Amino acid sequence: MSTSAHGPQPEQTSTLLLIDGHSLAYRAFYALPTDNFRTATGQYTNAVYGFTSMLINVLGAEAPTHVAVAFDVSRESFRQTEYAEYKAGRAKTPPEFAGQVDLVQEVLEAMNISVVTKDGYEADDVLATMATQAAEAGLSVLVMSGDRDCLQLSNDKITVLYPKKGVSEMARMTPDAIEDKYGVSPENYRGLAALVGESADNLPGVPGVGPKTAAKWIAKYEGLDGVIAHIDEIGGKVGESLRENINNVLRNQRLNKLLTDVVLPVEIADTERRAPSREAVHQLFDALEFRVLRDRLFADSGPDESTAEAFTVETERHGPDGLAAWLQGIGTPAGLAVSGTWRHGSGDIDLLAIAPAAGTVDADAGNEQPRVGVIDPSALDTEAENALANWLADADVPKVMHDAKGPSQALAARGLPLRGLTCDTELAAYLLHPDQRTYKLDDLVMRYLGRTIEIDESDDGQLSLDLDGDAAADTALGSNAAGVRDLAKALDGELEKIGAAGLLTDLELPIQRVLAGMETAGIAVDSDRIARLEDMFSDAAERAADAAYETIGRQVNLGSPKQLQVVLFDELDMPKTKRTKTGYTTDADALTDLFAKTEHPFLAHLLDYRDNIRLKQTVEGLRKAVSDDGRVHTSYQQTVAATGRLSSTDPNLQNIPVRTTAGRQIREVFVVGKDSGGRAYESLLTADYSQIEMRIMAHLSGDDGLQAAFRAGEDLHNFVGARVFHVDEADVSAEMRSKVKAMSYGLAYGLSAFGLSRQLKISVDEAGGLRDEYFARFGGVRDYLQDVVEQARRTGYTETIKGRRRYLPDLTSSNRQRRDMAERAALNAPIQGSAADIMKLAMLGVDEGLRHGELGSRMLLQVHDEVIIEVASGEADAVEELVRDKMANAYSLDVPLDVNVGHGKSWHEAAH
DNA sequence: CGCATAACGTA
DNA sequence: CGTACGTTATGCGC
Repeated sequence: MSTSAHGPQPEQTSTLLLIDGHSLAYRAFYALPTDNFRTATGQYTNAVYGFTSMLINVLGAEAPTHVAVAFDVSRESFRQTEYAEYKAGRAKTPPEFAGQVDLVQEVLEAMNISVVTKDGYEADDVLATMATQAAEAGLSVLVMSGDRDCLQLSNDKITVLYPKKGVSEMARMTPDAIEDKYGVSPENYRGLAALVGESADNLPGVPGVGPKTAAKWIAKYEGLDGVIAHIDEIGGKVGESLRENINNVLRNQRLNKLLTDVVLPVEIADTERRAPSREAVHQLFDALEFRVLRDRLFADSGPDESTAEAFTVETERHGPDGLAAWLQGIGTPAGLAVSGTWRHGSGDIDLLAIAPAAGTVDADAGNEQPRVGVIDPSALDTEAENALANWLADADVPKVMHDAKGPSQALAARGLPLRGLTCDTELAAYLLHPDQRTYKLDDLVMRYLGRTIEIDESDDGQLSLDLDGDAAADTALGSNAAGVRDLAKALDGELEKIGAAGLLTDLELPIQRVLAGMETAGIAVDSDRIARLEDMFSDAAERAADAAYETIGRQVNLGSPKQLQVVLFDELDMPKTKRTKTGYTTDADALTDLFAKTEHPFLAHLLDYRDNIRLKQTVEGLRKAVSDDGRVHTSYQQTVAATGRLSSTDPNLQNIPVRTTAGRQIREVFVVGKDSGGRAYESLLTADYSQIEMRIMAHLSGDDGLQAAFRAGEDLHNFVGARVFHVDEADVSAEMRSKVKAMSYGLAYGLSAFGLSRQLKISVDEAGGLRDEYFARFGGVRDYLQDVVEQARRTGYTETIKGRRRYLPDLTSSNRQRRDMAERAALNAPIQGSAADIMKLAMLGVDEGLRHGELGSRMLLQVHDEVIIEVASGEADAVEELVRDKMANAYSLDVPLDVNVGHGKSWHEAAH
């Protein structure tokens, strides 16, 4: 580390920071409101937050070289042995506090701070021992505790930090400060405390004697021993009281002495400060929703962070002259960054930055760090543009980018298709941690490289920088290119470590290209049909609303659950439904129940209104999403779903209604269209996997019965129903079938007997009996499900058939709700995620097959277990054969994969 | 205007 | 008190 004229001077002596973990967490708990500190999962975090905040503050302010945090390991210590009433009668720990100490310890672990405990002793004794040892070894010591007993430790080497108000202010209790505040020296503080007593510890002192009187006596007789020696000279009522309660005082004095000779499992040297574990902190702070704290931690503390350097890059503009030669000579993999705009599968670019691989030498300058080239494609002549196009399209020139799908579409729109992408740092980061909310480049560069990066993001996350040789824009874009180049290396290494490099290279990167093509293609819609449907649903909604108003004699906003609750539960006095956070639910299930009970027509009209207004909104959304080419171009999100599924936005085409006849009409507006040259396609083809998740369950569990069902090729739920209910398959009733169907799928979601009973409207006993019967016949399923959770708890993650991980740290949470949620996620993630893997493999096969067979048909949509293809004229049979083959053989399970295919002029028609 | 909530569509 | 998503309107608070 180099010395600098600026900033704090390096400490001449080492400083040990010692913290009483439980005491400070408890302080924080009462200093901050519980309500404002709750995660989405309901975990209270106010104590964790306050503790962590104080910790970060003190680390920044005091810059200690050694840090340790002590915790009480149990409620029993030698003090209870001596005085059974010690700390008795304390209020029970508030439930909101429970579990937060565990989280504090997780924070400390992530920050690489030593935690010290010792059975049979209190944290204060541990602190006192360590403080004394360290002071003897010549360190200066800070003891941070909310327990006033620690004040006795204060001396010229040891300072006590005592929390004042809130979590941000600390009093530095040096010997002078203690003298000022209490009128006694630190050595005499124990005596004062013994006289006064400590109600929190259930240690009564001398009634009538407060800190003032006690200090006066101690000063006069030079300590508590002197007070006791002259006990008969003290007059008045308080003197009487002292003599009556002298045994209290003597006991208090024995108990409030902190031990300095505890045998500890650590040496001072073991507590040397280490940099936080970047990964662990991110993961934990994400879970705790500590965004600001994370920024504070990484902004101003830690030996590692303080040296964080910005990417400083030198850029050079490449115009028409010499671009071709420069591209020829640069080292790879090169980092690419693009500024421009992109959405709906198209776009345009302003600038392109290319950061050659580090270590390659600039031909002209001989720089160790090669300069980043910045190119304005619109400023090139034909020859230079061709050189750029060839370089970008060359699959043998390795390139890395961040979130390449949009930029690649913008480049393609300009006639600059991109090939040779060996890493997309967003996809790589997603594979490493699929449940992060965002994967912004600057965050990842900070997280994996410990460096800052200049970023200029517009609200849609796209880089949009000034044109015309703005040097700042070039530098910003250039540092992005350099950042992504170096980040890719780090992420590739991390992926290798967990055996997931192939997932990036062979699955996510190629599927990104396929998705880019699907987005650009879009799907044709019948705009007239959209308009008619919108009117129809709108009219129906209006009629339903009027009818509803009629029944209650006034108008209300039927879209407002709050107003509906007034009508239903106050005015109509209906029985209360299930509680929500803010009142009583008015969801469709509850309204249907209410209607069965009351037969009030308002409910029927309200449900009718809901259905129609919702359909109207869906259609309206589609109408507004139609592009000039008469098609709807959705966006596929590849890094959102923690299981590995895709998601679809703007508009979401993965939740177009299908269950009701009215809803299915919406699928009729998605129709076969024309290509960009105006040539009509022949039809739409839909292909979907039948029961893929249950097949994966059969495969993963190895259950003989379930596998036999699929090999026999018969109706799964009928097969299962016959065995669960001990009847012939011909005698499985519709009711039995629907019960086992719900059971089967419920298992893959971690459904409880209670949940199953509620869904099927049967008793909990019956639901439990159903589950027992199920497991009696399909024991492999039960064993598998137990095993999945057990293994995930042990390793910390679940895995799909392709090795896609999902980390579930909450499996070991002390919070039951969080733990249960994590268990259900653990049950489902391998199943849902493996299905996603298989579908991605199938899409790659189909895409490759279409290109290899030089077919003009193209994939348009994916809806988790279904793909929709626009079939070029004369290709229907060939495409069907291809799709059946690629989907059925995408991955070899122990049971066959069954694929349904349909053709039609519309999505609805094709689904038949 | 941003945010949380309730509701509801899909696999 | 069943997983995974995205969108909408309402209503609150800044």
